[in-house]
Amino acid sequence: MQLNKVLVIEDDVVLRTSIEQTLMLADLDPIPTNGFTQARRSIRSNFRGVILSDIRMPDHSGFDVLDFTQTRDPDLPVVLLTGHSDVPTAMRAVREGAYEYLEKPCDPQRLIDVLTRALKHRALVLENRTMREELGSDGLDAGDGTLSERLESHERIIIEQALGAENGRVAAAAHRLGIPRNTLYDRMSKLRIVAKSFRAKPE
Amino acid sequence: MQLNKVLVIEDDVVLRTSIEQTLMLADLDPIPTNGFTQARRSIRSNFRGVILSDIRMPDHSGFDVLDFTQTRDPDLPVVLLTGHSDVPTAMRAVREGAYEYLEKPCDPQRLIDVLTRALKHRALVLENRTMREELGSDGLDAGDGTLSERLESHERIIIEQALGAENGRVAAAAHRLGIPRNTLYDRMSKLRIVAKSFRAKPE
DNA sequence: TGATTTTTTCCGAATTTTCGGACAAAACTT
DNA sequence: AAGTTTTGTCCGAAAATTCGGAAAAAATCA
Repeated sequence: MQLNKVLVIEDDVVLRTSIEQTLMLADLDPIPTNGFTQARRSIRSNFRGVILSDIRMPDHSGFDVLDFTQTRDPDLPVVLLTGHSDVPTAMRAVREGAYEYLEKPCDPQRLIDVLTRALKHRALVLENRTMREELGSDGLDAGDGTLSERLESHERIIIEQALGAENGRVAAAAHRLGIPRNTLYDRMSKLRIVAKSFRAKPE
Repeated sequence: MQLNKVLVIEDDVVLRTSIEQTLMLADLDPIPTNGFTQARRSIRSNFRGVILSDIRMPDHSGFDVLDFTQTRDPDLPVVLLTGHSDVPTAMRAVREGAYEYLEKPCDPQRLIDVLTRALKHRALVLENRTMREELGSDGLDAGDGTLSERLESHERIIIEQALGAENGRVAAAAHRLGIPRNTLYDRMSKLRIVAKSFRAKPE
């Protein structure tokens, strides 16, 4: 899962195409836009990339981009391009959630480095989300809950999985899990699992 | 799961204590060391924090720290402190895997911002790993192994995670898991888990 | 329907786990 | 160096789990 999209928001055509060139040379995939309005529709929680935005633009500022992005996905990295005079502003932006800022004009290599890191971060966040979904309610990563509670919820998942795979037949599920039928019944009763609900009903 | 440890590697006592102050004011948890040799033992794949290292030091350079860290855990962020003249060097370091570099002397707020982001990244990586382990490469169909085997391996992960979070302190980990100390010892002995290997100090 | 198989519940008894108490050893504090 | 806290081990009784056997209940089949 290697992300490489960069939503570029920059009103200056010259700078924008220059950035495009730089990114493409580094195997990144720039999506050029001339401002917030044009970029807006691409900014969504499942965007598989990061945002690179100028901070000072005619119609909207980089802060607008940042604020909007936060509402759509607080974990979507926004890298801001800033003039030398705006550095304090940019640092404030970082504290408000921007991923990083870069002084304009910036070293192409530096641009690549920062964006690459941001993309890596983004990839982690997205992978994390899908894994969390797969684990469903299990989500035992936060670290809360008793050991036995956490083990029980995991045991429930394993058993339900086995029952599902065997169409709700307890004996077969027990065999699959390598335990006697009776034991599985014991566990199921403790975990309040009913086999019936795993059988496909002809209806 | 909020990480806040920062392994500080800096030979200059004045600068080091100054950094310590700054970090503590920002609710971070600095672990001060005077050089690579002293820091080395803390650098391991389950280190729940990030590294902040000076790049130019008497005995070893920041590159030594970086290289060593890469061997122990390529996803352990290393932030380098560099003098103005060494910026090109630092950028090379970034391309070789350093998380970020900071020009010395750097704005305290900037230091905090960068470290905070690095910690967030680290937290993601660690969370990701435990989830990956829990899913056992892929979550849906793989269902081999006895119920008890699968539960045991999961229990092992939970316990090791708790021990890691508590720096190998069994009593604290037990408390976190909501079980008596002795019980955790029982489980650990059954699962052949040794607390020592989760402490930053030993060896 | 009656025979046959499968599911489910109910019993214990053997085994395992839990968990408090006690204590020596190690680590930390002053 | 004495005192305090923490760690790791051992013991033993209470509690929970495992699991075979048995049999009622339900589903399936002929």
